[in-house]
Parts: sequence; structure tokens; C-alpha cells
Amino acid sequence: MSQASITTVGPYNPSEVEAKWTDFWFAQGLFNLDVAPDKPVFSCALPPPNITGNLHMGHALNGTLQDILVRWKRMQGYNVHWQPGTDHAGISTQMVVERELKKQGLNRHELGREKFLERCWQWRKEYGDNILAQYKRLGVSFTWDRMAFTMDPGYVKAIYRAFVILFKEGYIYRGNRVCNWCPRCLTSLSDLEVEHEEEKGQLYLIRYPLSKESGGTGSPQGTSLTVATTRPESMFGDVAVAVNPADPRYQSFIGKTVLLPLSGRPLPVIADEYVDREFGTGALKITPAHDANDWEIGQRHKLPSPVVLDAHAKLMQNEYVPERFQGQERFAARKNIVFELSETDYLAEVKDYTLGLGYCERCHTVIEPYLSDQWYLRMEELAKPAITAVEEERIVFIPGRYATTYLDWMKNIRDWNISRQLWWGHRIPVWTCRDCQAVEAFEQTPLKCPQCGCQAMEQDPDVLDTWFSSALWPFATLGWPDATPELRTFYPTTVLSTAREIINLWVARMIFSGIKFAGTIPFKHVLIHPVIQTADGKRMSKSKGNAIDPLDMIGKYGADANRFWFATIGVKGDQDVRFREDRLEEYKRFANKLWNAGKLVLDKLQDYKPRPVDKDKLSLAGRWILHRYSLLLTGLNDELRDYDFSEAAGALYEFIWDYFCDWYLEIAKLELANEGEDGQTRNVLYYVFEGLMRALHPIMPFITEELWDKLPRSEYLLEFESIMFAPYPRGDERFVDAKAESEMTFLIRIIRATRNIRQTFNVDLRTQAQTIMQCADESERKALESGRGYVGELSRSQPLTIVAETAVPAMAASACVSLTTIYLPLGKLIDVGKTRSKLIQQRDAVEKDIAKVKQTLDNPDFRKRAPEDKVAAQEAALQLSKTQLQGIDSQLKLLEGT
RNA sequence: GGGCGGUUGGCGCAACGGUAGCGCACUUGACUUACAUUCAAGGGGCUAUAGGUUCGAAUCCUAUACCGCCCA
Repeated sequence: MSQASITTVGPYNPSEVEAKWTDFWFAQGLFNLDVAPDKPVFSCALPPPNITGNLHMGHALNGTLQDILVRWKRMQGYNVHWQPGTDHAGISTQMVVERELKKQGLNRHELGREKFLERCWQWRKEYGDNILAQYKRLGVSFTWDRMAFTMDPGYVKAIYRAFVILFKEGYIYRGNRVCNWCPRCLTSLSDLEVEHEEEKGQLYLIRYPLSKESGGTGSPQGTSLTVATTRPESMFGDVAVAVNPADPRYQSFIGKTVLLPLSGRPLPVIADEYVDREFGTGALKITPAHDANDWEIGQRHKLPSPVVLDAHAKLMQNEYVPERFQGQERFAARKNIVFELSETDYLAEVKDYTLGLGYCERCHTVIEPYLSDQWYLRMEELAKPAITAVEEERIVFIPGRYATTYLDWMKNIRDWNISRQLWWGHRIPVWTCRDCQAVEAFEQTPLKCPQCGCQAMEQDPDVLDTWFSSALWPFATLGWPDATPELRTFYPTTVLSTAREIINLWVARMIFSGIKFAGTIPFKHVLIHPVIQTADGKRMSKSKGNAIDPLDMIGKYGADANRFWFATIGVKGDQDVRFREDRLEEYKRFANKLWNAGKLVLDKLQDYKPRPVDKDKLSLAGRWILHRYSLLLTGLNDELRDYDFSEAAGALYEFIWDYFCDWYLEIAKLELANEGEDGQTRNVLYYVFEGLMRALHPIMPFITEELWDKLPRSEYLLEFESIMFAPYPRGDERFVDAKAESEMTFLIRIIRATRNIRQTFNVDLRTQAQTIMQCADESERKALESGRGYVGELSRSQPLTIVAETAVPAMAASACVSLTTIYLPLGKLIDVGKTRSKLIQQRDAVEKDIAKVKQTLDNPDFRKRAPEDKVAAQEAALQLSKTQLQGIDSQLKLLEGT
């Protein structure tokens, strides 16, 4: 684009600039993949967002952090690939499509499987890429031409390959057991898709009378065993009552028979260690088909497991359920059953009780434990290498504490239910022969039964858990199982950045899948970013209506400002961060500040041709800013390497605003007005500002691209089509200059102290005022002399006298900085009382310092045990404070004379 | 029940064993030729509580309290 200075007035307008560069980047195809084999590789895979989803704060934060790394590495000359794409999200998508259907008065069963899937695909086409367009607004530099979807043909191939491998090796098996069932979604769920919450409920104490055969009366008035349950509606599925074998209360019951209330069915009383004697009455009804723990007990005691609740959680029509309750929904049934129990004297007591309930993660329906056939993945063997990979730190979590989260789960791993009773997803590639009952997995639809050769093969109706497919994401997107150049180049990926809630759900599964299928770990570093909460520390949720839409914020403050905020969050701080709009306001102002600095710089660099800085001809301010700048760059590269995003952002903010704008630019204006041929100011100005744009670019890509585009550029830099390919700057050792640092810091303090005096006495900063600086210390005085120009101008001290000793002027206001005393002979402007209180305030502060340092130094153990340099530092501090105190005292004494 | 994180000026956060900083808010002054989305100056904190380690603790250890997250 063109070189031009900025002529606009008024504040920076991010939306205009951001739209312009988005268009440019895409029009030029700058984000397309380039498999350059000779460059070092940096790759990462975006956690594929759900096709039903919209960009939320977590996505925006995570996307920004990855983009910062990607842009930084790209500028460092790496061969970069950032895999984008979306996830078909079985349950969620099916839910939204069903909701759409419902509006039209339809349901999926009326429509049929094939038609329903067409609707899903239609939905995917219409809305599936919404979120990617939203990501675009954030400025993320995905490898856009490698967009993937978990139902792309190539991806599907990977899934079926993986499944068949696992099946043939015996890792996948059919299991009939109690699983988590959502009666609304009508599917099973894995343990991780169930949310546990506590709720106030009731504990029902029900009498199970001892049968006549066992010596009871068979009625609730006679001898009975009182069992405690939170779920009376499941009682018709009871097959036993269990007590703890060591419980003295129930010894006599063991082996006897009790009768199931309302039904009369006899139940054995069994003894099992599992029963907690403290819970309820210590007697537990056993319902194997409707409780996971009861299932275990039932198995141990070889008990039957009658099913009494159907897939919709309604009481079944079978011989176990009394007719009058059949077809009742579980919660209605509970009410009715409890009512009848109390009417018939079976109900002993109802207690308030806080119970832990499982809810479907997607639709928040209470989970029903349900006995059914499901496909399970045997986990123990698969988990082993995935555990050692993290234990041996071949995979490192950042922050490190999340390795514990992962390891705890992996070490207690249970088999994974991978089948879902859904239609949208990857249909389980297992066929059963209707003739010979052979069961086999195939990558492609089999033509005939491999056993008997008949053609009556029937595919399993269920689909795979979505996480089974996303577990393959880092390599399936690169072409696995084929040995593509992309797979060879970009696998394993460098880093994965994601939210902590999916460490087990997704990260863990990618790790064992990567090791199993791609032969090695899928990534080296796992970044876990914080959760963004509402301003009052609540979880953002669309249904609660308290979620902040990042696109609104981008519209209001600009993508750059939002990105900067995300960078300040980083991954190393708290595990939760509160959303505060004033932070965005702050970074919008920061962008504006930078923009205006750019305006000034461009104005001063009109007709400028880039030239190297002549180090020997630098002014103090030039040396100082180059020193600061070099430290900044060295720090930035270290911080980004260590994933210290917030440190990097903070350093840039401080450098740009506090050093570059507040001090250097002000001084540069003075120097430019006065300097001659050899003057280095424009060289420094250019060198620092141009590099600064590159340094900031990964965090704020838009504004930096715009300003950099307008800057004059050397032949070398002109070769780059965009700042995103220009080299990331590095600190230059030659510019490190501790002396410039200390001198400039001293001068800044002098200027501030002088301004302070003037403000105290209402001396307008626009008028010049006579100032005397007295300093007996030679090196300090020399620094003052060399900075005379800056001090005089920036504190409006004219004429400025610098002396070793002076007779103190009458009626002067004063202040001490280090070993220097500043006097402003203000004559009648002086308010003696004010001056004195000001001095006393300073004196108090210095005395406090002295007291503290003295306390340390007077401690003999300190001198004995503390390292020498610490002792010396304390002594030096004491000396300095003492000198300052003398200065202040002598001024106070003079004041008494006036 | 187990694990983890947090508690620092009014608010949100830094400070990674050596005299507690930043932003917002607040007070005062200034439309100074890049910027009032700005500039200048200022006030405000015995770092949740109780012990301990150390010459020295916001920082390390142990309890307690409260807030929050994850797993069962």
C-alpha cells in the first residue's frame, strides 16, 4: 500500500482500519498453507468449535492467545500451520435441529433417519461456519485454506480406520450395564458429560415387612425393615434389601425375606460391605437396573435386574409395575407412590435431604441410570502411555497444576461408553449378520458377511460419541491415515491451547489417540487459559442472559483492544478472570494513544529515508530509549517463549505509554527543533517506532499493520507484503546502557519534583520560572548539566542555574531529589506555611525510611547472615536518606528565619 | 468426600525472600502545535485471621474462615 502521513484528526477509528486489513489479508490469501520443508515448524490446532455455537469470550480469549503465538512464530520465520475447523457436535446439533422441527410440528421419527440427516446437513451448511466468520473479525490468522470439519470425507475415513483398529485389537466391546441416560435426548452419555449438582430433596424411609415365611406378618404393622431411598419410583425394580454384614441391628434379617410394598413381591435380605451403616437406616433397597452401585451389588449376588423405567423415564408396562402406575412419568410416579405408601402405612418418615443429582450437560435433564447395551472402549492399556507421556514431561501443562487434574483422571480411568443413541454423527461401523450373528467392524459398508457369505448384514443404529472423533483432530486434519506431507511436517503439533473443562473430555483423549494412531504425542505444551466470568464473578451463560458477546465488544472497542485485554489475561494468572468493560475502555485508549504517537512520528519522518542509528552521536535521551527498547525486545521474546502473555502485553503498554510517549517523544520534539546534520533523533525515532510496530503486531495486528504500512521502509522491509511476515525484532546488546538509564531516571525525578513545587504554589506550567539546582555531588551534578536542556524545557525552568554550593535564595520553595536540592525563588508567591508542611511531609517519609533501614542494620544477625550486597545496599540507602534529611532540615531552618 | 485456585488501597489486579506497584475511581490544575480516548500534580494499603520457619515474609510452611472451580 502507499506511504502517507496520517491527516485525519480526532480519535482512532478501529472498525475502519480493521475492515480494511481483513479484506487485504484475505484478498491476498496471506493465510494459506505453505509447506516449506526447510524452515523450523510451529503448528497448533484450534479446538474445533461446535457448529451450533457462536463465538463466546472463551473462544475469543483462546483464539487470541493462539494467534499471538502463531503471528510471533510466523514473524520469526517459522513454517506455521494453525489448523482451523468445526465439530459436528452430535447431541447439540441434533437438539437444535429437533427444536427447528418442533416449530414446524414435526419430530425426527416422523421424518425418518435419512430426511432428518438431510436437515442436519442443511443446518450445517447454513449456520455451521457462523463462528468462523466471527473468528475472522478477531483477526486470527488460521491456515484458512485448510478448513476442516469432523464429517468431511477424509476425516470420516480417519474415524473408521481408528475404530476398526480398536475393534480388531479387542479394545472395543459391547457391554450391558447401567449407563448415564438422558431421557430427553434419548441417548446414553459418558461420565464426563454428566454435570453433578446438589439439590434439596427428600429421603423416604419405607417399611419393607418381613414375610410370613420369615416369621413376620407380611404387613407394615408387623416386623419390617425400614429402607431409606431418594427414589421411591424405582422400587418396583427392587430385587433385594441389603444391609452391612457387620451391622448388629440387622443380623437377624440376613437371609430372610421381606415383601416389596404395593407389590408384594418377596425380596431376599442380603449382606454386602458396600452398605453404609450411617446412611439413612442402614438398609438399602437394591435396584440393579436403575442405579450404578446397585448394579454392582446385583452382579455380585447374581440377582436379576428387572427394568421398570423406560427410555423416557416412564414406568414400564410389565409384570413388575402394578398396573395403576404403568406409564407414569418418573416424578409424577414418585408423588403417587409416596402418597399411596403413606396411605397404607408403609411410609415411615420423610426427611429433608440434600442429594447429588446428575444432569445432562446439554439439556439439563436429570440423568436416569439405565440398563442398556452400549459400545465401550477398554481404557486401561490405552491410558498407560498417555500417563507416562505427561509424567515424563514430554507433554507439559501450563500452568503445571493441570497435569494433576489430567493424571488423577487417567489413573482412575474407567471404560468409555462411545455409543450414542443419536442419528447425527458417525454411525458405528459395526455390522451384525442376521443369519449367522457374526459381528464385525468395517471401514466401508460390507457387501457380504465374512463368516457365512450372506448379504443380510445390518449396521448398528447408534453413532459414535462426538469426542471419539475430536480425539483424532490433531492428525486426522492433516490427512491421517495417509502419510501426507502435511502430516509429516506438522505432526506432532507444538502447542494446544484450551479451556480446563475439557482437559479430560478432549485433551486426554487426544493424547492417547495420538499415541495409539499417529505413533506419538499430539502436542508438547498444553495451555489452559482462565475462564472469563461476569463482573460479579458468576459463570457467563447464554440461558441466564448474563453472557457478554465478544462481537459486541469488538464493535465497541475494536478487535485490537479486545485482543490486548486477552493478552493481559494470558494463561499464568488466576483460574478465573472477571469481565470488566473498563479494561476494554483502557485498551481502546491505548490504541488511540499509539495511533496519535504514530501521527506525530509520521509527521516528523516526512521525506525520511531509513538510516542506521549512529551509536556514537546519540543524545542522552536517545541512548536511554534505545536501552529501554532493547530490554523490552529481549524481554518480549523470552516472555512469549514462556507463554507469559500478560508480561509481554504489560511491558509493551508500559514502554509505549510511559517511556516512549510521555518522555521520549516530548524530548524528541525538543531535539528535532535544535539538532543539526549529525542529529540522530529521526533515526532513533524511526528505529524504535518501526520496530515497535512489529513487536506489538502479534497482539494488535490491525493498528500495527496500518501504521507500519504508512511508515517509510528500507528496501529490505519493502519486500514484505505485510507486517505479518516481517521479522520479529530482537533486542540489540549494543544499546544496553546502564549509565543512560540511571542518569535519565534521575533527570525524570528532578523534573517531576520541580513540577511538584510549581503545582504546590500554583505556578502555571506554561510560564518560565527561575530555578536553582544545588548539588555537591559531582557525578549527579554532571548528569544535571548534561540533561540541562531537557530539565529546563520540560519543567519550564528558565533561567536554570546548576551549582555545587549556593547561598540559599530568600523566599524560595524547595525540594530534595537524591543529593540535589531544587530551589524556586518565588518571592511573594511563597506561602511559608505550605512550604513548611510540604517539607515536613518529605521529612517524615525520609525519617520513616531511616528508621526502617536502621532497624535492619542494627540487627547483628543481619550483618552476619545476609549476603554482602544486601548489607551494602542497606548502608547506601541509609547514607542517602541521611543526606536528604540534612538537606530538608537546613531548609526548614532557613524557613524559620523568614 | 478428594483435589485445585483465590483472599493485597473504594473496585479490578501486579509484586516469583530484601523498605508494597499498576489501571479504574477520587482530589487539584491545564483544551501545551500527536492525543481531553490527553497532559501535569496529589491523597489513599500495619497485604483475610492465627501460629511457625528466616537476619528478614504479601511472598515459604501449618491451621482457620470465606469465595470459586474440578472430580467422585
